[in-house]
Amino acid sequence: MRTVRQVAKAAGTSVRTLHHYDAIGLLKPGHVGTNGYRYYGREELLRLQQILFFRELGLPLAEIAAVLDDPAFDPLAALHEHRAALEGRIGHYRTLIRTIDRTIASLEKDEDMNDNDYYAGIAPETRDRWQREAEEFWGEDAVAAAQAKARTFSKDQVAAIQAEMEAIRADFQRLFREGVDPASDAVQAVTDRHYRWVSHSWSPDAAAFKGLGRHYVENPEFRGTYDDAELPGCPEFIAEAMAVYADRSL
Amino acid sequence: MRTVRQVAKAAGTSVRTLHHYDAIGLLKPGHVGTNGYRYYGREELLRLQQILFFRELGLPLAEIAAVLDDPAFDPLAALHEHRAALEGRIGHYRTLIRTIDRTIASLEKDEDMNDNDYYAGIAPETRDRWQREAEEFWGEDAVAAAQAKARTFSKDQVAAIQAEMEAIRADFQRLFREGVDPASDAVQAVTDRHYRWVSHSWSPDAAAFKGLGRHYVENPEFRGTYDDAELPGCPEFIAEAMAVYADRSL
DNA sequence: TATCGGGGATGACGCAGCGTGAGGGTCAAG
DNA sequence: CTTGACCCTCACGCTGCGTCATCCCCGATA
Repeated sequence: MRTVRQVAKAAGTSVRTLHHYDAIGLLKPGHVGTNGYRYYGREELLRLQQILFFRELGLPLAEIAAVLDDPAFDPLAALHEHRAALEGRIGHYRTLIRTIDRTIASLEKDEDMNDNDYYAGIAPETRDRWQREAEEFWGEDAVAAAQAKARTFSKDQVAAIQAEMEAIRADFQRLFREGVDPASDAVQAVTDRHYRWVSHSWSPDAAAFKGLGRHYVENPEFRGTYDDAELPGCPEFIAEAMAVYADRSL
Repeated sequence: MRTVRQVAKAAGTSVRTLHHYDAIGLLKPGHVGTNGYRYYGREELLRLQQILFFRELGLPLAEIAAVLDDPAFDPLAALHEHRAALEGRIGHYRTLIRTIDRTIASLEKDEDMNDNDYYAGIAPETRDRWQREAEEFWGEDAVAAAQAKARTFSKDQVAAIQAEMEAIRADFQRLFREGVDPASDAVQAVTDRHYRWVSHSWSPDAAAFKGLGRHYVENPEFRGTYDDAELPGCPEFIAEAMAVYADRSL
């Protein structure tokens, strides 16, 4: 017989949540003292675990109640249904993302086509430092050539290129989160897309591509782009994938 | 100078929404008559369009107000940020889906391991028809062998296999939506995963793999799985990718 | 001009899932 | 008995409107 606070702490939730679940009838205490205190037993704790689990999956509380209370309810079917709903939401967000990309493209169309377009949303001083570092790293001529080539792209093309880079980054991060081997086919496929992306303005050989990977690891700006504060080690992951790619294909 | 209803109809929203936007100061009418009537002009209509656009992207109204009212606000940065947030939610849903898949697997562990596990969530009669069709298509022996092989998998393995198929399907659909060439490396990489998935119970040669692709196109059940009502042509896309793969690699 | 139908306006509750006080009993220890 | 540490019950807040309920207003017709 545990009190609200003990149960809340044990289950990693809040007292208020227990009050709420009691109020909506989702989880009632096993006993209520004459003083009105709520006391929970083993059985209630188990039920709470299940509730919290389903909640983590994103099921609304009403459905959780249905799943747990209706003995005829098929939890498998509920999970499959919920899974489908999640897939649907993912699709929806994908659509939104594509619309956003197009919007970004059209917004940029309103501005003059200059070097800044290629670094939209990036502070000028940061951009300049990147450029200086890039020049030190690969030599002035290569960078100048890249910029000259970039200037020949239309605004739509630039938008598409930026969108592609965003997609590549998202894929890298996803695969990294999933713990996939950098040498695996899936990661190497993304790395291939990345190589072709780089090729928009540059055709690195194996050594240069590996160098770019190291640059992602060593340069704080690039780290920030990929690392995202939540994915420590992601730049190293990408660099490793690039190294493997360079050895195999370049 | 249009009234609420006219504006609402023109913009495809509701009168209540206009009231709400007025109440929170997001969109105020250009003029308010002495009788309290709200009248909107061209300028307000334009602003409403922008509001509705950003809203469709999923931005909270408070942020929309910030974007539209703060002249120093960078809409590009806001869009990029929102895009990242959407990516994050997609990742979150992906995690949920994987957890659901594992849960489904463990739920099934409580049941007897029989053929049904391999077709969890699919109506028995549908499953039986699939089996008959499969037997006609590839011959009874091949199907029986596949089922015998399937029965040797542990429940966890079955769950993993199902999860992998879901992932493959999602990737195919995504690439199809993105309009990628079926012969491209990205699509072929997924097709390779698909081939290895099929190999769990079967090792088709080039002709058989192409036949499987055609089956996806011609069989209504399989169409439903991939087509999703929103992606007409997706089965053909997959079949084409499989044909290319078969010619190149099998 | 009285009337009627189609708007228009202003509250205000509802929904999901609690967070966050406010205001006030209760319990165990010193 | 006092003191903290807990417990309880309201009840508002947040998001973005949908949905009444109640009442006012305008143009057209009889």
